[in-house]
Amino acid sequence: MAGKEQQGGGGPPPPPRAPVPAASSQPPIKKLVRQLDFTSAALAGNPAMAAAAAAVSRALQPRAVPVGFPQPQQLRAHLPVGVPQQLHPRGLPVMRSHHVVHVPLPRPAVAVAVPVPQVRPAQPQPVPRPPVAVPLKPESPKPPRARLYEGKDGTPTKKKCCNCKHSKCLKLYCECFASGVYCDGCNCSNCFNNVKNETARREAIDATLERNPDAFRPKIGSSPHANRNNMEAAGDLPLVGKHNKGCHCKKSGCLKKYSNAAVNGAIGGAAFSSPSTSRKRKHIDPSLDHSAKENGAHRTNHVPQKNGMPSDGPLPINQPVHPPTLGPFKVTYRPLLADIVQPGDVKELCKLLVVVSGNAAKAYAGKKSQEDKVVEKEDEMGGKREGEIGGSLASTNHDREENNKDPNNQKASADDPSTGGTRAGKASLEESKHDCNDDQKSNRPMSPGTLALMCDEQDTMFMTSQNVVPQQPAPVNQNQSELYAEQERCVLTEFRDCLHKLVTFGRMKEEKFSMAIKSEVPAHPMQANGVSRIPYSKEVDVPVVKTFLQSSSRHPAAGNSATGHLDKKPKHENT
DNA sequence: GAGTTTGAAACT
DNA sequence: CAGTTTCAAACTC
Repeated sequence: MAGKEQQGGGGPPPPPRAPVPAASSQPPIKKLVRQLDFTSAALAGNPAMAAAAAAVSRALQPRAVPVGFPQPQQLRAHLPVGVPQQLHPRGLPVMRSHHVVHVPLPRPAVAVAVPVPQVRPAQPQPVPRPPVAVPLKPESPKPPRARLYEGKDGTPTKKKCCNCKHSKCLKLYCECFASGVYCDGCNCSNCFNNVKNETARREAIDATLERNPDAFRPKIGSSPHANRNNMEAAGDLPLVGKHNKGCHCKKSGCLKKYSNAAVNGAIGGAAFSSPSTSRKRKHIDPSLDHSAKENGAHRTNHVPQKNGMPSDGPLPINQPVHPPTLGPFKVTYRPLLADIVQPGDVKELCKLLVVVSGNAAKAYAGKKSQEDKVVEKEDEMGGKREGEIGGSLASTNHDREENNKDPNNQKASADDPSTGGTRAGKASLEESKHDCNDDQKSNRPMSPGTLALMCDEQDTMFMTSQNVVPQQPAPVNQNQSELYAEQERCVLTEFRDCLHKLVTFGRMKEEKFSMAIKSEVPAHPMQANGVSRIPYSKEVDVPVVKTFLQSSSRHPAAGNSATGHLDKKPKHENT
């Protein structure tokens, strides 16, 4: 096997940080190494989809880094001395030394990384950082593995460790080798995948490439070019999680991690994480943890960037490799609504619904009150009776009156169609909470519908509350039933409206991306799926939930979120 | 932690 | 190209 490759631990160990002269001096390697290729074939196959996915994912990304991506040459220039530089234009795997300090890449979590440098000619600087602010993204999208190595000399927090015993870490069996990283701190034995054995390693790389030019390409997902052939045939957009080569799982049903398929594709969350992760779960697991943020799109590249410029590391190097065919696009699929609905939004929605419910109750109470007055005039007896048994309503009315005293509430009510404008300011969050508390305090019985919805709620609070409710006279129950029905109606209506808006946003995004891709696809380096990356946040950002809630809600209270992410993307929703 | 299973890589 | 072997991760116990 690697027998010849073994140069006995001997090869002249190139100085750790010194560039590997051999690389440059050696005849260019003929084979392409794609492993580092972050691009994805994206646009080639299903542009619309790619665009949409990319666009959506972008929303999650604070910013795209691609601007001014260093040209391969430039990039090489910045390679750390210690990192063997694969000079071959075609893209020898750039070894990412664990020793190298990992520079967090601003890369979007899921996204589409479009490393193409040319994109912004205006920014020739080798280490251009998008002027626009590239949020310092602490975490690199890369798979955990890479991240773990951050410490240069420091204690590597955690790292991936291969356990190779017989391959000398010079075969693709070795996770480190396959991913273009030096073994560092691994549990391997007789390891040649290190700076000291650079010569042997290079030979191994050459041999590997000779066997399979795509050997270093990610097997799954991230590399669009991975299988050019396959892609062509499939005409598919290699989304994250897509196996470039196609796995050959027989017994695992592709549900195990032996082939990554399960991890990258089948598993939802993981699917969005790093596509390029190798099949090993070590790479993957971490990504899962950060899937949301780090799109992990790619495995970590330890290529240090001077200037701290985030780079995709090896990526640029690969660019030259696939220039014509595809721009290096990495497409990671994300649901269109992925970035629209945030966890906090659910909370906001709940608040909103609570407010709506409270408003409905108040409105109902007010209405009832008026009716009662009319009745009183017509029937004094009826009025007496009401006074005797209408305790709960009385309190409700009382609340209403107090609320009416509040100008803010009045204003709010006017704006609230759902309540018929009867009640004014229901909208504040505090108020909503208040209403909620009142309900609980009053032991308000739950309507049948509510009970049905809570059928699985075992919360003692709810149950207790309900059980405590004393039986009330028929008339009151009837009123309450009506009240609850009204509340439910309002709540459901509001919820429906919210969903409609959400759907609308999703469609808008889809359309937008589709259009963008059509017009921009020409693969502008800075564009992912037709979406301009840098400006993206402003131009393409989709209204976030907040927006969605706010716009959908007629209840100000809901809109005011403490979460802050309401304000996230208030701006334009262009189209 | 040891042993087994699995599928990719390497080899014939 | 197909079949076999080797390998190391993934998995099970």
